[in-house]
Amino acid sequence: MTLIKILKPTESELEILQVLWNEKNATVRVVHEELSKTKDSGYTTTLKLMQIMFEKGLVTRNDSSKTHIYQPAVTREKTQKQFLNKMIDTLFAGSSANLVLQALGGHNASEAELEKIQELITQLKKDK
Amino acid sequence: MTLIKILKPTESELEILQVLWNEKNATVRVVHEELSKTKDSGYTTTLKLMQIMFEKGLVTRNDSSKTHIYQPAVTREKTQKQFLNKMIDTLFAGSSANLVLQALGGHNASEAELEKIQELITQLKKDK
DNA sequence: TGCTATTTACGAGTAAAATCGTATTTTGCT
DNA sequence: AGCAAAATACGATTTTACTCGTAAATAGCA
Repeated sequence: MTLIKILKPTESELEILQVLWNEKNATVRVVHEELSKTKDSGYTTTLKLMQIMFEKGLVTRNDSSKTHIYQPAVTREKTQKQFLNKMIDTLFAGSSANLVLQALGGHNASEAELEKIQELITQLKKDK
Repeated sequence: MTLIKILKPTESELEILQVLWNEKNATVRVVHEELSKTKDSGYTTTLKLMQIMFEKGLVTRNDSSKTHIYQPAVTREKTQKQFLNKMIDTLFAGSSANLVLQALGGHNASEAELEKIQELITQLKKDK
């Protein structure tokens, strides 16, 4: 019997995944350059983190050439959902609507986006 | 000049705050009983955590009697906003609408709640 | 081929979070 | 008052996340 551990990426791991999701795949170098724009930690730190993520199964990598090319092993959507659920649970008393209200209350979100949300809600109400 | 450090509660601290927000105030005992429903760590662990939270300023406490009574020192709303912003930033490419769509997509949310959200959106669109 | 750049591997250290054991203090009850 | 139960204080350990230095392997180029 295989035990599947549910992986919850850490803060730093999320930052790395963010880059991988955007680029589809990337070397440590590329990821590190990207991260360097907003934080300053060494190259080997990024490397080490990505190696750990590989061991955990958060990323896969192609090492046919010496310079490994990494790819995300978890989808953006699944990860988003995972964190949303956790957050709704521990911070919004289990109510997703609570979260939505709070999120929309805090400005930003264009007219077009609001429109899209309204359409979704109309659809959801129909399904009831 | 006073430096105000922005406190980001940890996972465990959030669980404790959750109880305090609901009960308005509570003893370590009460908090621990509540947490025990979903996790199993010792009483002194909860105690220690709440002491640390007190030192950090995340909670206040009344120790006129020996059995301290704790209260949250940060509001639910502020904390929600704090985590939402962080999450939108690192996981939803800065778009709150993205988050909302994902949150609503994952079922639950009653008809009444959907109604409330739609009203809010209508209001937001008017303000543009 | 041989030198330099880059890359990976790996061990180790630091810091923060979480856990618990034990001792001390206080409370409540008989 | 005296004892048992409950609460706090406090130190120590464990775990996890993050960080980096150094060594070994590889690649690219003169």
